[in-house]
Amino acid sequence: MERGGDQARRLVDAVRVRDAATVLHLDADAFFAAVEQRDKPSLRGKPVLVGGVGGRGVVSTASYEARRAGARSAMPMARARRLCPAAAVLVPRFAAYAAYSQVIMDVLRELTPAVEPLSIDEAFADLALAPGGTPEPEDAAAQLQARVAELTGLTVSVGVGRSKLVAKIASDLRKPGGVVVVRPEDEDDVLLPLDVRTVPGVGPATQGALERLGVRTVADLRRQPLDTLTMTLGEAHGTGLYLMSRGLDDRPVVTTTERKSAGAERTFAVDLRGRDVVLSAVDDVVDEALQRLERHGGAARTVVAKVRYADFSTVTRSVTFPHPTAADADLRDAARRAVLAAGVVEPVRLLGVAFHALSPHAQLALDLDAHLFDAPRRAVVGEHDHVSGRLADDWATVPGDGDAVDGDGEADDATTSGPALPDGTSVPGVDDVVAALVEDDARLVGAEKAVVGRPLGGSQVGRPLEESNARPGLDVEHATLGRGWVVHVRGREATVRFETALTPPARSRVLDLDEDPLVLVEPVGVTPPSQVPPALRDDARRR
DNA sequence: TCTGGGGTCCTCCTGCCT
DNA sequence: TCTGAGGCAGGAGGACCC
Repeated sequence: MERGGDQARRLVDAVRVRDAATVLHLDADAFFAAVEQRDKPSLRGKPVLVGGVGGRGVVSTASYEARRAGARSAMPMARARRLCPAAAVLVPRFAAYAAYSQVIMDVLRELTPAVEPLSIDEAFADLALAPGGTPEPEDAAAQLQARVAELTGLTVSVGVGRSKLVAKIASDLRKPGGVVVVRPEDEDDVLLPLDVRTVPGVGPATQGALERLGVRTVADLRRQPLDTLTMTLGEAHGTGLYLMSRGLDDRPVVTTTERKSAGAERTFAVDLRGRDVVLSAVDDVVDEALQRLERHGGAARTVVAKVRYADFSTVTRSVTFPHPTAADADLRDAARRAVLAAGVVEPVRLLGVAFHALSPHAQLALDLDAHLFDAPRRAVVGEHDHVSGRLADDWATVPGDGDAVDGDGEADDATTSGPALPDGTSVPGVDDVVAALVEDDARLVGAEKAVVGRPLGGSQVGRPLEESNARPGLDVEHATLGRGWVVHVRGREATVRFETALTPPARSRVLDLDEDPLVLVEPVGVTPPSQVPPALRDDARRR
């Protein structure tokens, strides 16, 4: 017990928390739904649900109007629809959200260069690193909200504290459109009464474990000895919560992060049955995953397959190469073998493929590999890959590895065609490549979400609207009626509203697609409210 | 009520090596 | 030659976040 006390004291002493509220957290309010309401004037003030529209979809974001009816994020869409039958149900348009996100992040960077995007709709910023000296938190928050509203028409909530923990909690206290600044001397008053669930990192499982200890609030959490928390929740999580309950969080605002994995997964409307059906579906998922991998170095060493069965149980299996590979055929083959290793006898509800141990310089490694080992690259399923005398034997015993070794010419081509990099031109230093990727990653944290979810099963932009590629909410264009969005399509009959952020709300129109063809188009981008004709502005319409 | 999809991080377990 | 301990790495699963 004494040792535990010493350890706790050392832990607390080691944390260096800043002495002023200079960490800012910005969170866009009901972001996806708010963007939809901006771009679709007929939906302003109405309940909107954005998410998966299929039978197994869930809500990504509910507008505040829909929340009043009980709809919530992560709720099955079918249930949200029952709670809020009047809601417009739309598929996500990630390209549109990415454009808005970019504007918001740029506004933050006008304030300070130290901006850490957390996701498409939230970010931390370090006010202490603002170029003109540390601004007053209230002034900075007000400036941000005004500028974001001016450029996007959206509202954001802002929290400021002396740590990420406090800033994040604060931004959530007065949503939507709130500003909460928590000064160090007020921290306990704010933190201690809060439900423990508001602490980042406490989800349903942790909450359950804490409840068994009688912990419901942050104050309860603070009374728990370090030993109790680490024994209950594990070393890292227990220690983290011990410190968080005391407001001790010295994580810095970091502007660059390195991506660790890239992948794709898909839940099927109807469970897949049969090896051939599943493998065919794996190929589609791999295609998506490879597209994402290409933007993050193009090479990976480990391929992880995830299979979720009809009963929702989930199994993962992985394949690890001796060195990173960028050869699509090898990665695809590894994914197929990992899925088969997981088993496809039971009906399959979800398939996922993720690439780990990403590398920007696979070809260099492969070239080296070819010299070191007089053998093509092979993958090891469920085996460790220590480079040792037994490695070659293991390779030879992997069931079904023939395709990866001999089935295509690509592996050999890759090892013999020299150290080409994705741009095919030169071989920069590894550090340069990594730095470029990291910078790109930070800049495009929003834009990269554009392919997530893949609402149309691949890019359908530029293609004619049909029943098969129609999803509610997508942007379309008509030769004379202009831009609008899809309400629904049945057979050759499409219901569309021809409106944009720059037009008045439109009634829906029914068109015969044979007589009035429509083309799927990219979102128009961010329209600042100042560009909207005065008579159409929201404030004018409310009068 | 019936559970998405993109990730990250952590823990536990196992196998290999010294 | 056998055995156990400790370090290390990888695989699998779970929890969490948005």
